[in-house]
Amino acid sequence: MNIYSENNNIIIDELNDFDIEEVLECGQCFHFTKLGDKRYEIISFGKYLRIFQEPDKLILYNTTKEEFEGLWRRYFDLDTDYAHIKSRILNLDIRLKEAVYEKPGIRILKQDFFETLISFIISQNKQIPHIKQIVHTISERFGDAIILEDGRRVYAFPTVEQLSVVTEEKLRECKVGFRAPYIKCAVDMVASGEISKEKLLSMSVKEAREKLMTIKGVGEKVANCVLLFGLGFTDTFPVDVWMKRIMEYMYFDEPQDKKTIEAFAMGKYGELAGYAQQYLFFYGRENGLGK
DNA sequence: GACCAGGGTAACT
DNA sequence: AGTTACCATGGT
Repeated sequence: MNIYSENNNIIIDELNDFDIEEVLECGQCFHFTKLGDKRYEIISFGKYLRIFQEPDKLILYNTTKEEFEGLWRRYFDLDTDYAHIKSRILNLDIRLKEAVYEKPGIRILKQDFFETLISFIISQNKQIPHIKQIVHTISERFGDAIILEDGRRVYAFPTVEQLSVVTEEKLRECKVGFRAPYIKCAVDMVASGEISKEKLLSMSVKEAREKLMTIKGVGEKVANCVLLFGLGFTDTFPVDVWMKRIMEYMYFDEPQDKKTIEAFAMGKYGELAGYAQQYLFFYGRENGLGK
């Protein structure tokens, strides 16, 4: 990895194991828009980023060295050695070879905790395009505007304070349906300090999961997604219907409980479970495994 | 433990 | 165009 500034852009070349399309389209992130082939805009932590990946380099437009170092470097998980992770996963189970090789550029993004929590509460019972639509609507209505150089406005995901004054009624108008009271509960618990990123990070993964599940509307799966994408606990294995199908197809000849699958995966992949899950999810989903 | 509601779009016929 | 599938969670 070689990083330098050119005009107002940050350029990264000799970057391995990174594909912007795979990173964004693998189901972990909802607040981005595709502009073209390998061309995206992302809004995270109150900042806007336009990004383009050419065959030999990644371009982050209008980004200072400070912003890159202070935000995007960590967000894209650029300092984690994915070649090493992949080789360790394949040592645990060579049958993941196809999944890992088909999507070799996946990264687990380090996203904002609060946005991740609310986004994955919204995600239940919904498909990715709809989740994205709702996250955009909520941002537009309740979040800060970011004014771009061409005058266009985009919107940051609202802060805890901004969402804490939004009624269930107003949330329902964003099409969240029966999840409105769940979102309210999560916002209130974060606003009061009952739930916080700092507290959760000081706990074991098991304690943090249990704590998250005290929020109404947060069950095992949503909690695991928040742990993995919003808190950086990579030793967790979210199981939704897709993962259930994929795992049953790969490892079992008959249907299994999600609980059983999760326990099996944790035993097999251990601290690498979160990474393994992401390779499997994207691969299995695109290939319609087990359908 | 099994079953169903709830919401609105995506993805199928 | 109409129908079915999607989806996790909580409540029964």
